[in-house]
Amino acid sequence: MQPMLATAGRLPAEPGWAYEFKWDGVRTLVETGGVGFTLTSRLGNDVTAAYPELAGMAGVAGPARDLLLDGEVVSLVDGRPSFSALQNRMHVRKSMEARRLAAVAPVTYLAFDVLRLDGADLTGLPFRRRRELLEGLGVAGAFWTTSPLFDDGPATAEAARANGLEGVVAKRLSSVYRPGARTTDWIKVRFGRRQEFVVGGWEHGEGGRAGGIGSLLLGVYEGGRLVYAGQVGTGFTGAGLRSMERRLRPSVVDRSPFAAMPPDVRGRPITWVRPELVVEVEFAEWTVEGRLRFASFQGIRTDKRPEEVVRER
DNA sequence: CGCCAAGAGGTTATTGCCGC
DNA sequence: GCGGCAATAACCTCTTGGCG
Repeated sequence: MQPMLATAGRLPAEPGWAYEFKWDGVRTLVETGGVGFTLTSRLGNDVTAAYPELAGMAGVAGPARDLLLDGEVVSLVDGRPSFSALQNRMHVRKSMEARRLAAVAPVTYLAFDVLRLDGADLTGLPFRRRRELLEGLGVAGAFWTTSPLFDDGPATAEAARANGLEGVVAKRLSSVYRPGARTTDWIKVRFGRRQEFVVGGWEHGEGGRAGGIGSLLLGVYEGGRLVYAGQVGTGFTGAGLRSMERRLRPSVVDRSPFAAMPPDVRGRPITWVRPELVVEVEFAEWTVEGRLRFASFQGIRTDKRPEEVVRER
């Protein structure tokens, strides 16, 4: 079964919704009972081998009880989910290596829905009822727990922000579970970070973007040098991308304006420009390499000089 | 060791269908 | 015929693992 997906949006104002923290991890279904114990990724791949510390969930609601849970695998660092830390775990399939990593940096499973119980398909029940059944199971152990649910949206968002979480998910209490569907019964509200960056060039596009811009190369100033900060290739409209190219064309130069470029910037051709254009970009977080994760173009800033653009926080 | 594919996440654009 | 919704396709970033 494929998990139900949320659409991005704003916090609902009307009654009839409940709110959860948005966990920055990987969506995972847990199946126990007659079929044994299986962890399945969003796209239906078996990821049981990656997280041996979760095998203890096999008896979570009683020995060999038939159960299908929906939830998120997260890697907690200082009590906060860290996607970077999880990336060291989620591709490992060799059992020795997985066990070694599980001992050093265990993951946590946060259950937020129950889809099957003792052979009965629960997806047709309203979320309110499924949540009652989930809470009745008492999912709580060394490496697993039940994701808390709240009824005050703004307060949940405030608490999430205060604890450095990435957002909130609102769920309509009357909604049924629709496997694989992206529905407006679940709405995710992300606290994107945003700041300005200087455009230092662009990578050439492919496919539908052939001959034009694929993504913009971004930088910030540190000690008078333009330091590479990653790329942004989404958030544009088609027309916006073409007007961006017209705007950058007059600034094209032969040499990179960046003080240094990481060696692994992909092999696609790059056109460099003088660092004159400032753009606003929304993103999830800085990676350990000091680059942007999930960057999305928001607009051109004409009210800020390039030299003023520095890395914020 | 370098390159490429896969898989996690995201986005916009396009197309097809339904109801009015 | 048109607008809205849903599904699909095609882009993007970043990391790991496998292969030659």
